[in-house]
Amino acid sequence: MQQIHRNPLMKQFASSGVRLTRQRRALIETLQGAGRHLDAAALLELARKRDPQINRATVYRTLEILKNLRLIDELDLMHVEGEKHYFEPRSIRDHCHLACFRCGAIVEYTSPAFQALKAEIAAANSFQVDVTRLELGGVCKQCRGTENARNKPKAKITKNGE
Amino acid sequence: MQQIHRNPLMKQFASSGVRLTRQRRALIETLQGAGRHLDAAALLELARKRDPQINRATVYRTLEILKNLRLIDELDLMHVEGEKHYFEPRSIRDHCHLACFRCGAIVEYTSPAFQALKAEIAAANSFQVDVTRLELGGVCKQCRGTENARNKPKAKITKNGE
DNA sequence: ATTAATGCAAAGGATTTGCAATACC
DNA sequence: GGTATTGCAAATCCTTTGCATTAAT
Repeated sequence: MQQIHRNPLMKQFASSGVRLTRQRRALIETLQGAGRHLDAAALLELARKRDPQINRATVYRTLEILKNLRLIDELDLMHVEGEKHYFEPRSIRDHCHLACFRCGAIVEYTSPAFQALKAEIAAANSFQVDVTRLELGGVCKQCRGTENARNKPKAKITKNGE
Repeated sequence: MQQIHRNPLMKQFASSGVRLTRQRRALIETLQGAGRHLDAAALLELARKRDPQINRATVYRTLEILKNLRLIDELDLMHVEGEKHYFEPRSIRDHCHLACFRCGAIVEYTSPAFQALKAEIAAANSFQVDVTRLELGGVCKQCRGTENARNKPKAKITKNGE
């Protein structure tokens, strides 16, 4: 009953030597399939739909492992929703996160100039860059356009902001 | 007994309409003079040397005001020292922070390419950028050069890393 | 069978809050 | 004098930990 790992996260995790438990599987699948940024509590809640038995402590312990394996990135998203941390599977190209202080939307953006800047920084400081985080806070396109959007409820999260 | 504000932070704070209390004065002077990144606890401790009466709640409330006035920036420094937040007075040019996971050193770096990237991001997304945070985690020059530096004590903070 | 991983419940650390007392303008 | 700000202590939120139990290899 060996499961096939189509899932890159799972595959890398499995080959790293740590045990692939039922709970870890559910957590990884959840992270991979979420399509949005999850904090520990949201990850727990979603993962419980796959495996109702998962405990909060396991979530934190698994996130720690995934971070150390460099399989996920940790974000703060400019704290638009409080002090919690968010997580997303690593992608090949780093992208930055634009967080709207008005409506809470998160927009992602990738640019070759960002990759170039990273290289410049690394070279100029003889620094080995392992993790990068570029976050910008401000006002998104929609909120700039719509004056009466000023008092919209927060907490709306989207991946493209359009 | 009106005090002259040579201090840019203080001046802007005073002209913003909020009351310039004894405690806020001490906190602002401390932030301005620290020469390193302070978290709330460190700021409280240092500020108490100027005014022993300051309370922790006042620290957090004052930091909140300074953030909203855009007079200070909040940093996480890749959590090399735990989950607390650090603060620094705003400078004209944004700079990025390089955090060494091995020794905990923080190196600052400014680049015209960073300013250009910010402009590109803002334009490409029609996003009004108010706050920027670029943090990179990895291994600093010293730690890369010195193999036996691997197990040095953490917590060394420096502004130039040289 | 061995050893790592889990669940639980309690502890920990950082930050926030309500409210009466105080100090600024 | 009127109102914003403070101090205090308790509360809250997020995260971590110790230890007995359970499950992966």
